[in-house]
Amino acid sequence: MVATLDQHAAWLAKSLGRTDYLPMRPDDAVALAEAGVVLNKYKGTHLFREGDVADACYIIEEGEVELYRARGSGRSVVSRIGPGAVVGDIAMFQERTYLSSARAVTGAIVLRIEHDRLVPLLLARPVLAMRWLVNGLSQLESTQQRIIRLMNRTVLEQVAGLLEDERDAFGEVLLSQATIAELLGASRQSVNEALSQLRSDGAIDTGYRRITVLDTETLSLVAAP
Amino acid sequence: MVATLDQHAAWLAKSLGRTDYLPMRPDDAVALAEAGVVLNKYKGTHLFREGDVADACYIIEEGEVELYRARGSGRSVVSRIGPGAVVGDIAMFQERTYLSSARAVTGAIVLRIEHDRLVPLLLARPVLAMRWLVNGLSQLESTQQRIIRLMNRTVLEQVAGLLEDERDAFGEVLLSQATIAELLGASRQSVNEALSQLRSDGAIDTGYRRITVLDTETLSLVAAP
DNA sequence: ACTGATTCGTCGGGCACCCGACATTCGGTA
DNA sequence: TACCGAATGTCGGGTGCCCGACGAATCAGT
Repeated sequence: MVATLDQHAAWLAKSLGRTDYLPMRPDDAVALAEAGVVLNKYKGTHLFREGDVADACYIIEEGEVELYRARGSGRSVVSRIGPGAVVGDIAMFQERTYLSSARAVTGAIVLRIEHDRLVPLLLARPVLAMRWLVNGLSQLESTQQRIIRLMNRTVLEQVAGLLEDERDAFGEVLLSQATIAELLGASRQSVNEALSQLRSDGAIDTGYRRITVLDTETLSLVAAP
Repeated sequence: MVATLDQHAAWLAKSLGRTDYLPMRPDDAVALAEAGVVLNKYKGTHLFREGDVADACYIIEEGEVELYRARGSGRSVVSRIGPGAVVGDIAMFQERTYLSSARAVTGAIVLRIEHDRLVPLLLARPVLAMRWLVNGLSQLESTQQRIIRLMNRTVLEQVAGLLEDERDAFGEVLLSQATIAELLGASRQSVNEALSQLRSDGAIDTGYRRITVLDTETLSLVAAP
């Protein structure tokens, strides 16, 4: 499926930092879409790597992207983002190098925009700048949420909280236990134990790379003691 | 000391999301300073509380402000911010309620700007919007840094990392051990033990509400294993 | 249906950390 | 100087979690 420029523009208008008091005019959206290049990133490929010169940023249109930093032998997952999120803009605006790597964990469609095209555009079109701002602040908010989820909490509580946030419309979370462990900074075994606990409480059902939320009530009770 | 409007404006031009390619014109700075009200918050008083309707945001000019969320009987410190940082803007732009409380931990001078004054201003002056954006993203970056510091690390490593970041020009960190423990989400006793360890390694010297960094080398070695 | 790779489930040992308690030291204040 | 609240230093008990290991279950490709 090949999307036209207009389709990308429409998607941007609807998704990027959407707020009721900041309507994006069609020409704003088109200008933004024109400033970037649509890339199709295959599973496992990198958008950029830690230490690269940050000359561009990326808007995720489809798929999941993982932001992580190398640490000794392993790595720490900073965040996992989906459609509508922007990555790499921090380092880009500050004209430094990326301080974490971004990797597509599924196949992904992204819009790559270079610094020298974006900055004049945002300066010329205030609505775009504001939308970008609101979008960035949303990410800040979810990152702060994550800190709260990490601090002073047992793995059981963290897992319950994560399931609340990540469940889709059908109550399913399609992540492996190892991935969940990485997101929480816990060990796979501990996550497994927590899931067993929740399963025996009747709050969830587990399967291969799949967790189904059955009882939201119980789950949120465990998550926020 | 009473600062004039111009002084506040000059301070804003110099501090808020400073980047070389986004020079703030004097009239931009003055317009921003005029849009807000300078408040003198005494130690321990609140800028806003969790759940309040977010009709304004605050720029810190002087002092330290703590962002925290109530949790059961205690509280989790989301972040601790100083001059140049903006608080409350996330909730304000999204027209929701604040999701954490902000409290001045020292005496503080802040600039309060209301939503209805700020939004038109940012739309009219793109440079301000961009500066605001860069500033917000800086906070996002430091929050992500904090996640990395929290995950997969022993208290000793976390303490060493925090001392690296928080030390002033003289190598001193003026925080009580209880405060450090709160920032890291650890217990006071564990922080104390970690400090004792670093002291016997000759990396630091400790005193009453004061830690002096002696050996940066050793410290960073402990912080990043 | 066979096979290799991935994921899940579970066990025991070890330890870093939390918690409660208490003595000691420091700093501001009368 | 004497006092009192706050901060520091230290101790043991209990435990949540990490780590290594291994078998069973599941999925994808031939």
